[in-house]
Order: sequence, then C-alpha cells, then structure tokens
Amino acid sequence: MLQQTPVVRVLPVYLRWMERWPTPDALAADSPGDAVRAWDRLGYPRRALRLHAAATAITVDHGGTVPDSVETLLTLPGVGEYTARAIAAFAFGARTPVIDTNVRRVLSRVERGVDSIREPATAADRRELETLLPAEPAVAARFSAAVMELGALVCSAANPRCADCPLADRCAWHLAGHPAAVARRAVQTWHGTDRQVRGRMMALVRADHGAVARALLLAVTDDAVQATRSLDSLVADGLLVTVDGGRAYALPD
DNA sequence: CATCCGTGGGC
DNA sequence: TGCCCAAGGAT
Repeated sequence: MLQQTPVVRVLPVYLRWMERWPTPDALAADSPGDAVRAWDRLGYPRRALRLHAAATAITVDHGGTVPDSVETLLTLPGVGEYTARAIAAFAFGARTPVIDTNVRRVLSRVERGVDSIREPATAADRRELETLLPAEPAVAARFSAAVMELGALVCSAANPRCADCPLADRCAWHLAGHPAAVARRAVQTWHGTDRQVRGRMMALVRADHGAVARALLLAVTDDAVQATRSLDSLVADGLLVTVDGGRAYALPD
C-alpha cells in the first residue's frame, strides 16, 4: 500500500484491511475483486491484485507463513527490491539496506552533496548504504526507519527543514548551499491519459456492487478509441472481467 | 531501460 | 490554478 502512496492516506485503509484479513490465507480465501474494492481509492489498483496474488502464493507455496529472506520475498507478486528489504528488516530484523525515495534523497544529499532526481535505487546505492548501516541487525533496521522518517518529515523534496535536521552540520548538500538538481526526471502527464480514463472506469465499478454496463464505462470520455483501449487494458490487467456476454463489466471473482 | 500504472494534498 | 510528488514494480 505504501508503494508511491503517502502514509497518512494508507493508514485508515490498512487498519480496515488488517481487521478484515489478518492473515495471508484469509485474504487468499476471498476474491481478488474483494481486494480491489477494499483498496478503495489508494490508486494503482493493480497493487491490490498483486497483494492478493502474493497472499495466495504465501498460502499455497509457503504454508501460510510470510517468507523472511529477501531472495524468497522477491519471488512474490508486487514485491520488488524496496519492499522485500523493508519486510526483511522491519518485520524480521534482518540487516539489509532499505532504500525508498526518502532514503535515496537523504543519501544523495548528505553523502554526495547532490539533490536526487527521484530515480529508483540501484545496487550501487545499496552497497553505499550498506557501509553506513550499523553492525547490529536490530539497530540497522531502526537506522533505516529513522532515515526514512528523516527524509519524509525533515529532508523533504520540496521544502527541506534543514534548521531542524540533526545532520545539517555534516550534510554536503546543505554545506554547499542547496545546489539544484542537474536534471529533474520528467513528471508523467496526467490530463487526457489512459490512466485517468482507467481511474474513472474503476471508480464506477468499485461504487457498484454488481456489474456496470459497457456503454456506461465507455462514456467516461469523449474519445471512443481511448475509451475502448482503456477498458480493454483493464480486462487484460485482470482488474475487470466481462459479464453478460460482454455487455457489462465487474470486478474479478 | 523507458514507460506505464491512480489518487489526492501541498504550495 | 497548475504543477509536484508520494514507504515502487512490472514489462
């Protein structure tokens, strides 16, 4: 849930989710469509599908127990380098570098004196952070959580609060006078994109506990070609299934 | 490896 | 108002 979504928005959904599905096998026992609906408006609903698939894999392949090694966690749907290491460190106390967007920004600023441009962490980043990790695994996990919090609350992207930062007097970026990033990764456009259209369609289906007519879904945009393409892609992604001979669409069973 | 994939709050 | 960005991952 936290992949690309702020903590404050995740929290209420997470609490309801864990009350309904306290264990992987509980989630796996319900339909992927139930997961997508409970996901509500967290965005990127494919994550709900993957979380359900991960719960199924844990139930079927791992006896219902969440794997504790980074290597095995990486085999789960929707679990990449960040999530695998976050689980290993925070749930199981492993000593492994955890690099999210916050840690990457702090590392880049403090150690290299350069503002990061919101790129994914590399193996080189993990090696660098590894040299800074405390030796004791439990301390290393706390260190990672602390750096993430520092990045989220103090060393933020737009308006860093350097006056409140415990690392300000040893931060290369701060000491260099906050040099601007060399190149900023282009922000993806939003208006008129398939993502926007898909989002409108999914909102309609989430709000309706039955099936939604194809014509109603296609009406979310004037662009008929885009509407068809977007609806087809939702089916291809497994987020929707056709009902009533293709005249309507519903969440997957 | 570049691109795609939602949603909403802050400024 | 419009732009930026947020505990990334899959293809």
